[in-house]
Amino acid sequence: MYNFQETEQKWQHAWEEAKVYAVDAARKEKKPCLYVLEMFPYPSGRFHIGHIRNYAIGDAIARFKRAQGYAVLHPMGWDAFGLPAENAALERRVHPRVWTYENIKAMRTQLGPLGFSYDWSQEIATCHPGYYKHQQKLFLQFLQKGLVYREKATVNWDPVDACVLANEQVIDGKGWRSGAAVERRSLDQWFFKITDFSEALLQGVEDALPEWPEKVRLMQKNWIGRSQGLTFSLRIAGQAERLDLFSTRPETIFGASFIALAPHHPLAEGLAQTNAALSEFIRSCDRVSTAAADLETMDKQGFATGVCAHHPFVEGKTIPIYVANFVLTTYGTGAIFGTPAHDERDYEFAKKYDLPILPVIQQEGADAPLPYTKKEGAMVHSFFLDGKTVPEAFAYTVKEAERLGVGKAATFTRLRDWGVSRQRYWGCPIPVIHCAQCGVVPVPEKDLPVTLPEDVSFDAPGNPLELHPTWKHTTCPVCGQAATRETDTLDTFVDSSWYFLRFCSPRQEDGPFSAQSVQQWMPVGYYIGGIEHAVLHLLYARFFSRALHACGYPVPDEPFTRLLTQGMVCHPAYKDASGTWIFPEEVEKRGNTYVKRKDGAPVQVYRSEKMSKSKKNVVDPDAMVRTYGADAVRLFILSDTPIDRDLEWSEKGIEGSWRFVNRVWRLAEQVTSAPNVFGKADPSATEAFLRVVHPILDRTTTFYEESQMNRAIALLRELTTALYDAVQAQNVEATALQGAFRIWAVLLSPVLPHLAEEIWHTLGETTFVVAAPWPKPDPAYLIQETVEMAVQINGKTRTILQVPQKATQEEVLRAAQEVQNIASALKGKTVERTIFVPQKILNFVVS
RNA sequence: GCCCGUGUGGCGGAAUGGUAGACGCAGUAGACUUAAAAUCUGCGAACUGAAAAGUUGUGGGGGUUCGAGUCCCUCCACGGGCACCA
Repeated sequence: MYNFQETEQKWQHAWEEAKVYAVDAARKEKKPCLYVLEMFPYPSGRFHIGHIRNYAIGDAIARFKRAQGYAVLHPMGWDAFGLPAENAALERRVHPRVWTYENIKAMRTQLGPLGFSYDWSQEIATCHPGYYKHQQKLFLQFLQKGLVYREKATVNWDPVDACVLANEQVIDGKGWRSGAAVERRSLDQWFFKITDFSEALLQGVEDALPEWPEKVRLMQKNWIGRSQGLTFSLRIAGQAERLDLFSTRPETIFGASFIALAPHHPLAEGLAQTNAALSEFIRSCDRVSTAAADLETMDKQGFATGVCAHHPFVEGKTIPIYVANFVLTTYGTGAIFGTPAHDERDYEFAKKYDLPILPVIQQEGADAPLPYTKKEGAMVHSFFLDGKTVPEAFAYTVKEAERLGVGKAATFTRLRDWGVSRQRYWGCPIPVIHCAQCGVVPVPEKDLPVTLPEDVSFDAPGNPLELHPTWKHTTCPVCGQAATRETDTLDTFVDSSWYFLRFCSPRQEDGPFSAQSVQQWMPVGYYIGGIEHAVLHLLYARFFSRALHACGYPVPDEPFTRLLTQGMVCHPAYKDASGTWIFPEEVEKRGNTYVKRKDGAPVQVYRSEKMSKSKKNVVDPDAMVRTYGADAVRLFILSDTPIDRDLEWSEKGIEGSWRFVNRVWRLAEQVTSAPNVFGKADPSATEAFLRVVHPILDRTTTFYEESQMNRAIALLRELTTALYDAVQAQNVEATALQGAFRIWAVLLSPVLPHLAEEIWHTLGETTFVVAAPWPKPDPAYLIQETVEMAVQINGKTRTILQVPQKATQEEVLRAAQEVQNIASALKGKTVERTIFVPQKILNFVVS
């Protein structure tokens, strides 16, 4: 049996010794440059299979591209700031820094036996001052450019623990530790002006990212969410001010039966000053988390203010104003009008508060049930709009509103500015100082980095930086008076918005990255990571590139040319009789039931889902590598499931991969141990053999090129079988067979790098297979002489004919009519026409 | 609730609108073996049939087309994201 430990270790050492992945060396050879990057991990302590999948994909691509002659930058690093380190500090009384660096060390060790082709000299960690000092400088440059500002924003506030909660820490509206009902609280926060780039980001998604998955582009587009509409400006009965309402359906204004304000709309807050009940209602709206999903699924509630606004077009008509918990302050003008007949939410609201429901769009033919939300039909009950189509009515409403001065065409985006303030310890300090005299003062460059204090306590609730006895106290760099440091740290998404630039020149001291290396490597050719990052991380990174560009850095607008999004790794979950989750390795299948390996007690099986610690449906990558080797694990991960789909982890599957690895090894053994396998040459057998090998080479190359690893691997299995057959038949010319073995080794190398290396050297090569050029198919062997054609009657396949590749319609027709069941099926029928697609089908259309 | 996906044999999956099920897993029969494992060879959608062959089949329903897994409409189920998890 194949001794994978020995082979894999041998080549891992050899690669390391020869520094085969050293990027600087490759770069010096003046090869074309390519940047292959997997989303860098959070150092949680252990890798799970999902990470390994991510890296196996990236590594196969990196190796394939190296063989194609590229200098490949393939780095690894750590997204090292974040909440879990603080949780560890709370739970285990370990310093976040110590915990993080220990995790990094453990995880780096974990990767060793997998043999990934990283150049570890490029490693970075975002929690290192050498990284975040540059980030602080970038923050200050953004500030100077006007891309950063400070404003009030709502956060989840835990009144018992006196701290801000992440959405994740809010469970059913309660703080995860204290269990206290969460409140919304308004705090001064730092923002990045991502909305300055809404238009550019949208344009980029539409025009500049042809190699991104369509679904991700669509998600980004919807996230930016540009919508065109009209802002009505209405007179409020008995008040001097006007009320602005944004709507994307202004043509439905004649069906409006209420106006709804966001709870913190200035008008609502103004009215609340003299209305205790309203004030209480607004407070009650604050007792929800800030998560959009919570806001939109909560019970829709409104409060009638008793105030009305004048209809923009109908003299003397007024519309009642409500304050409603589902209206967002952050979108449009924070105030809407509701047309219950044509909007689901408005309909629900009108039913609840007994408001009129007046249809203003008449659907042709049958009466559609209300609410009718489509834009087809003619306007009714709408004065000057009557009879118009919806799009016509939209345009006319805008025109009329502008003519009468009651409204203006407007475009809003759903995208909001990016709030980057976090009231936490384990993050990059925001390098500003608050001075009573001078206001917000940037920390001078010579004083960067602002580092985190080491002696920090997590005993008291709240932000440890805020509570630290001395850290925040400093003097104002401008006036020299006593002043305080900003105690907020930056969102970790900021760290991950430019790390790919730092990777280009990770040891650069003056400046975040060198212009030369960025020009050489950027944009990232292949960016590979989980689909869960389809919106936020990728949008922030795209924003950051543009912001850096605006600050004068030579950074491309679009940082990632090609994006590959991988699905999750899933496994069934198991519970024992006592109702606790148990690990898959504790479970055994006996017959048709699942039992505990230890005592045979029955086990409840749950549907396969994303691996998670809480359900214990996880598989330890280390154990898998120990049992089957890195090559088999990689093969299994890549072999069946396309990379963008969820992967079902199965014990049987990995065993199957292990068997294939052995099959490959046995064939390699035969190549050396029995030189006489290259027996008497038979020219026609040799030719037939090459007509199998070269098309496989051609198609495999295409599949690798398209990152369809599962299909490439299916062909590798076919090639392996073809080689076995040739060796057994002993009739293929020696040089042809030798050549095929070389092709085989190189084709295997992106997936089974260790074994491929072994085969390569077995074949007498002295260089590394990772440096071998990718073979090219010989076109002479790609042409098929005969093809199979389907003969159909009315589109149903009746027989399959073997015909010459260039067969004409007449020839195929004649051949087809000689086939018995075709002839009998056509007997007594008239052929109305025949459809002939060369090399594909012949279809008789009969009546 | 909103946005985006996914759905094909017992299972993972393959299929530029043109032979549905490549390749593999599990199964099964045979070879080798004292035996088992490993390995090798064969068979495999369902139904009818001795066979030839036929009928039905890509989540459900409808449509476009000579021809639909693929395109359109609609419904269902499951998954991801929703701005402080990373």
